[in-house]
Amino acid sequence: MTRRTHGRRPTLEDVARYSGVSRSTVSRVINGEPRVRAEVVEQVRRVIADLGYVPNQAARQLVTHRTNAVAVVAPQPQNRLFLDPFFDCLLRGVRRELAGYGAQAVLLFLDEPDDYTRVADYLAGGHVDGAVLFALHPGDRLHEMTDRLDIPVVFGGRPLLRDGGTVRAHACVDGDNRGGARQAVQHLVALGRTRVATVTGPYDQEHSAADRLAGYRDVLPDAPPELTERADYTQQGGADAMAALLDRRPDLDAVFAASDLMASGVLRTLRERGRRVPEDVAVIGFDDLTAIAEATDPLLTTVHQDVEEMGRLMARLLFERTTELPSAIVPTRLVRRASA
Amino acid sequence: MTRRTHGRRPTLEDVARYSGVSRSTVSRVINGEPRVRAEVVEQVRRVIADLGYVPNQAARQLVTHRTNAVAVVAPQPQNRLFLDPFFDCLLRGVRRELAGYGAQAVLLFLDEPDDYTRVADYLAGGHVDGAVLFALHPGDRLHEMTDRLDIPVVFGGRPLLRDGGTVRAHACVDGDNRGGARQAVQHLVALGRTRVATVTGPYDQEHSAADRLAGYRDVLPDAPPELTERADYTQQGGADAMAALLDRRPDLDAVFAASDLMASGVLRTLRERGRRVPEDVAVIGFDDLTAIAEATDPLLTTVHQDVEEMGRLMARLLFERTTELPSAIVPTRLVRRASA
DNA sequence: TTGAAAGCGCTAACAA
DNA sequence: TTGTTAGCGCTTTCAA
Repeated sequence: MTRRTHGRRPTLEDVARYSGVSRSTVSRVINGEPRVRAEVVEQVRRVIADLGYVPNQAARQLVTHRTNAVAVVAPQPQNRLFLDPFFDCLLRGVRRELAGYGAQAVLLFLDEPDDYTRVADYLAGGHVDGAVLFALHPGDRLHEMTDRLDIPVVFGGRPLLRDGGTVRAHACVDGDNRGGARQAVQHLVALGRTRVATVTGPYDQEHSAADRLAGYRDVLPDAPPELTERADYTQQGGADAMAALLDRRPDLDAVFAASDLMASGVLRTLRERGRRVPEDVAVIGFDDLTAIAEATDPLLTTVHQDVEEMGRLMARLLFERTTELPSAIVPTRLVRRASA
Repeated sequence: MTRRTHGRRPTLEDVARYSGVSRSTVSRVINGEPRVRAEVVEQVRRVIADLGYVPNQAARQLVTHRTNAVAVVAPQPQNRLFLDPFFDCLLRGVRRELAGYGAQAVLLFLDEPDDYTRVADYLAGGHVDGAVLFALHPGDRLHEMTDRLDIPVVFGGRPLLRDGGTVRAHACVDGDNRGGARQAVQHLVALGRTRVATVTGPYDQEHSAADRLAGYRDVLPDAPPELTERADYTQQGGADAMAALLDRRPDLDAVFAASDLMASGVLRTLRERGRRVPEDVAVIGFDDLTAIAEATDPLLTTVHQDVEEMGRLMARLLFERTTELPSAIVPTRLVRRASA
C-alpha cells in the first residue's frame, strides 16, 4: 500500500493523518519517547517507511536549537593541507568522536579572502552546534570572528592574535611541541652527539614550529645559528634544508627535524651525500606518522604524538564544557627506531 | 548606544522594534530588496550592527527551502584521499564555483559503515540545497541512498550499481579517461616503441582505472598480459609495479602509467635500475598535476585534465539543471614534456 | 497514553 | 513604500 502526498515532501502532519493519530504522537515516536503504546509505535513506523518521511531539520532546529552537526574549519592553502597526513589523522579523530555523539562533522575550508565572511556567516547562522578550528595562523582573522559566535569553539593549536591580544577563553588542544622537541634533542645529546643541527618548520607562521625550535634551544642554548635551517614542513623542504646544513657544517653529527615529512627529506639528502644514518649522522623526526616513519630507510626515530586522540579530544571538549577553561596539552614520547 | 535583548540572541523582531519599522521592512533590508527608503535602510542597518543581529538560518530555510549550502561527499579511506592531489584540485574547483553562487561547500566524509546512514540522513534532512558526490566505488551504497533524495545530485565519475542496474538520472562529470589513455599510448607507438607496458590503477574498484586500461587496449589489443601491471594509484605502488614489469620484461621500451603519482614511482624505479628516460624507456603519466609532472626528472609527459574545471563544472551542473541529463565528459590532451 | 494549541524566527502574499 | 497576516514543519507545554 503506497500513500501519496501530491508530490509534496511528506510532513509529520501527513504521517499523523495516515496513522490516525495526532502530530504530537508521531513526534514522540520519532524521538523515541517511551510513553507511546507499542501498537501505535508500530503503526506510525509503518506509515513513515511507507511515505518515505524524513523530518525537516530546519523546522526541528527552529524549536530545539540543535542541528547535530559540528563544523570543522581549516585552511586549504594551495597544495598544502590536503597533502598533510597530520591533518588527515586529526580530522579522522574528530570525526570518529563526533560520530559517537551522533553528530555529523562538516568540513569547511578557508582559501580565498571571500571565504572568511562566508564561513563566519555559516557558523553564525545556526547551521552547526559547535566548531573545531584547525591550524590557523597566528593573527588569522577567523580567530576574532569567532568571538561573536554563540556556539562553543575549540581550537587545535594555540590561538593567538597578531597584536598579542587574547581571544575569548575558547578551549584549545595542542601537542606538547616544546617538551617533545626537548626529549628528541636530549636523546641526541645522550647519544654523545656534539654538533646537533635542526631543520625547523615555518616558525614565523606556525606555533608548533616555533615551539619545537624553542625545545631545541632549551637543550642547546649555545648552539651556533648555522646549525639551524628553516624549512616548510614538506619533504622537499627538508631535503633542501639538509643540503644547506651540510654545505655549511660538513661536520655535523645529528639532526632534529621538526616533522617526519621533513625528516624523510633529510634522510634522502644524507643518502645522496653518502652519509650513513645513524653512524655518521643521527636523525630524529616529529609526529610519528607511521606511513612515513615506518617506511624510511633506516626506520625513523621520532617524537610520537597521538594525533587521532588529539582530534577526539577536541570533539569531546566541544560537548563537555564543564571546567572554565577546558584546554589540554597532549603529551608526547620518543619512539626509538633505527635512525638515532 | 548599545541595545539589549536580555541575553537572548536578537531576532528580526528585535531589530524591527528598535528601528521603529515592521518585520517585513527589516526582512526587505536584509534581503536587499529595492523598494525601501534609503534612510530606513540606513537606520535598520545601524540597529542590526548595533545588536549584532544574524538571521536565523533555520527559520529562513523553513520558508524559503534554501540553505545556501552544498554538500561535497567523498570517501576518506585510511591514508589515501587526503594525500591525493587530484582530489585537492577537484575540491578547490567545486568550492570556487560554489562561492560564485554565494553557496558554502560543506565537506562530508565517508569512512566507517555508520557514516553512511548519518550522511544520508544529513543530506535528506534539508541541511543542503544539493550534493556533489566524489570518487565513489562502483556499487557504493551511497549511490542508492541518493535515489530518494529530493535535492539535485552530481556525481564525479560515472555512477554504477554493483549489479549493473542504473541509478536515477543524476548528473555526472568525468574526464575522458579512455580517450586520454588512447592518446598517450598512440603517442608512444608513434615514437616507434614496440614493447609498451602499462601500470594500471585499481581497475576493479575505480572506473577511471578501468577506462584508462581500456584505452591502452584500444590501441594495443594484442599486447601480452605480462606488459600490464596493476597498482593502486600511489607513488610506491607505481615504483613496485615498474620493478615487477622490468623483472618480467627487461626489454620493454615504454610505459603508460595511469596516474602521475604512479608515473613518478615508475621513474624512480627506472632510475634505480639504470634505465635512461626517454632514451631506453619512454614514460607517460595521466592527470598533469603540475606539482608532480613538473617536478620529476625528466619532466613528465602526461595526459592533461583540467581538474579544477571539472570541479567547477560539477558545481555549475547543480544549479543549472536545464537539460534532462546534464552530464559531461571533459576532454583531455597530451602535454609533451621530456619523458616521452 | 494521547491531543490541542502555542510558538520557534522568518518570508511572502496581500492590503493599505 | 510599508504593514498585516498567514503560514513553513516541527516540539512542547498543558489538559484531558
